[in-house]
Amino acid sequence: MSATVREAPVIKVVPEPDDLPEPLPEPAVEDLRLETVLGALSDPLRLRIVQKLLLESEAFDHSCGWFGLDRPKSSLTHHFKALREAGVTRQRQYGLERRSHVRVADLDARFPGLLGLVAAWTPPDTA
Amino acid sequence: MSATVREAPVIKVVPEPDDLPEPLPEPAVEDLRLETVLGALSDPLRLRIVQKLLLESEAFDHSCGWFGLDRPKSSLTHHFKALREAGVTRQRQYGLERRSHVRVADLDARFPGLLGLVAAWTPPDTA
DNA sequence: CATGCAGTACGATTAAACTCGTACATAGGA
DNA sequence: TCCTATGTACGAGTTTAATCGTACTGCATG
Repeated sequence: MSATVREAPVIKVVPEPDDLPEPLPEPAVEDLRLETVLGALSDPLRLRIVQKLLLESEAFDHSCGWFGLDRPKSSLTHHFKALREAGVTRQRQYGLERRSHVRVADLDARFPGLLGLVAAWTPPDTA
Repeated sequence: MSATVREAPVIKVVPEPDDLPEPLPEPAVEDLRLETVLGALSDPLRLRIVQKLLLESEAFDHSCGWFGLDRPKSSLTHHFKALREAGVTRQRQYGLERRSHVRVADLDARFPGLLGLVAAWTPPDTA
């Protein structure tokens, strides 16, 4: 049954070195709004993106193509931007690529437990 | 500052007697979807409704007027219906009134920690 | 039985979001 | 230098949601 509650997964907190490109514009920690974050996470595709980042990401950020999402490029730009502007992810420009990671520390500080729910999410059949 | 994280509030679980009217149509526990619930909670007015139910409700359900929301009646109907259809609240018909309460046990079982975030939410200045 | 009250149902308007095609910008390699 | 790969910007079409006026239902009370 799909209603089973998974065990709490381990979410890695990736420390940030100092010599990284500046992040793209994003809300400050103290400006994060629960309703905005929930709105950003209320889309299955974006939930998928965040969950994959939480569960499968390495020590470095991940570019848009890493996710293997079968959508036009402009659609992906739209959703990654929505996540960043809501404060869920941070994006940095590495040459041509724009790489993302989840703002785990910030979100845990403001909305403890939220990322656990995302990590435990079961995607719908049609995704 | 508004970024302060509140202490975890106590959320009462209201037991349900047996002799109540049938609930209005709602999704079963196992059909609750995180993305749908988050979507329902991504609206400030609805977040306000749920939070007030969590923090201030008595042992009985509460009718629409109890919330003191300054909106047209038809708007309130819309939002209460949205919450119910997402599975956040349960509504029962008591004669003329339709009373609501949060499905605390169901939501805690499927999305542990979520209601704590709602209870700790700080409403925006303009509300 | 008429009035008031709680709330729904319906429909129109407006605003926002999703989706995606196309054109464009840039870095790196042959 | 030209080509390719990554990804953005812009704009249009479509869909979804919010807002709210109006009309309506049903109970309760005088």
